[in-house]
Amino acid sequence: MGTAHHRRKRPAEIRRALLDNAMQIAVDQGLGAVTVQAVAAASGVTKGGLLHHFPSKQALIDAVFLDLLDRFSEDLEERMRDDPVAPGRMTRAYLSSVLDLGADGGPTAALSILMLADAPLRQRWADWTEALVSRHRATDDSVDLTLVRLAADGIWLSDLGAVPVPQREKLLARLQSMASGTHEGG
Amino acid sequence: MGTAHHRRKRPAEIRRALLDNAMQIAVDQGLGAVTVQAVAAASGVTKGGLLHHFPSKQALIDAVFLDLLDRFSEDLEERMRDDPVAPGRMTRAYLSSVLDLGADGGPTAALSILMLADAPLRQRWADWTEALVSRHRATDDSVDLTLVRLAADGIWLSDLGAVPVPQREKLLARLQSMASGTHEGG
DNA sequence: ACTTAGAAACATACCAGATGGTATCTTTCA
DNA sequence: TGAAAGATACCATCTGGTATGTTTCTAAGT
Repeated sequence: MGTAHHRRKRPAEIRRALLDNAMQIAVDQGLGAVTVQAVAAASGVTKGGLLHHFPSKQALIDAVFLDLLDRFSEDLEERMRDDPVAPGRMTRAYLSSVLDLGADGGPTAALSILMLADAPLRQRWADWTEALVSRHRATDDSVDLTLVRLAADGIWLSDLGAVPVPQREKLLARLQSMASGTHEGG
Repeated sequence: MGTAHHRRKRPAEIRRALLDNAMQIAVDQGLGAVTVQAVAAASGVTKGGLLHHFPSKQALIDAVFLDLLDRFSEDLEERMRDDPVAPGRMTRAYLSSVLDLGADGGPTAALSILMLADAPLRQRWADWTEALVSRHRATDDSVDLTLVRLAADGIWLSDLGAVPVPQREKLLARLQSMASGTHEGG
């Protein structure tokens, strides 16, 4: 009869596990190591089980990054809700959110870079970014604020490679003051 | 007898073609599409021929990125030689060099991101970067200059995804003036 | 409350194709 | 003539995907 599965079925948790483990494997061993087999095994499920939740490997990958983008979006909007000042609000949220992204040893950051390595996924990211700045054009369109966001991306990149940023604290203070309009604008 | 090869042998050019085509394939179709077969075929050579130049696929990949880093290094140093002003020299070279990287439609940029997606390769990049800032600590260590370099990375990232940078011209002017010390320092 | 059909959630078995790599042969160069 | 350059043939392994089985949940019907 074979050692069929006797585990209780919890599809939601399995699905979450599949996404999380795919993410973890991608971070640890690169996107090439993300095979259907490996992800399924890491999640305590067989290939058939995975293919039930995601019709193809590509669907899995897409879901992972969609999930990632969603999480980041929620984090961003949560920070924006906590900020009463309108001008530069998105930029401040973006700055702190991106900094936190690289802070935890960088699993999320490392994953994001994998997203940028794939052309279609990169397009999704580009669309998302453009929509973001477009949506907040009224409050976050100054040169100063754009500069802050670009620098935040740069720091994120440095954190990704564990490259130390010289005078990090001073730099962050500067960015925060620029995003708060404390600095004279351009 | 088979249709054996009657082409003249030019190992150096073949080697170059292998590197270039591997790069091109990676840019166009992602790193996953870089197979020994594909690269060899694109270079008018069989697998055996490729494996002669590079003992393994990983060796090929490594060589591609080493080559990329070398080119960038040379470009950087060339720009630095053309700059008579010592303070901020590296940062100015870095800024213009990085901008040019994304300017040509971004093949080089797209390739670089693939480098960052692989952990060991990412380490090489990190080492290279750290060595660079360390070497020019005497002339490029201010908060302003670091900020310029980080923003340059951010622009590079935006260019990679073809995300438009708002008020790009103004922003670039600002960065250049910051890197030239025309701006009051922090 | 008990049954029961059917869908959902998995497992098992299998496959056609691609992949990296090896072994070996042939041609060209120095 | 020996070494480099490249071709050809071959293989063990792994890949994503399909087909189909088995178990568990769910909800209607009574």
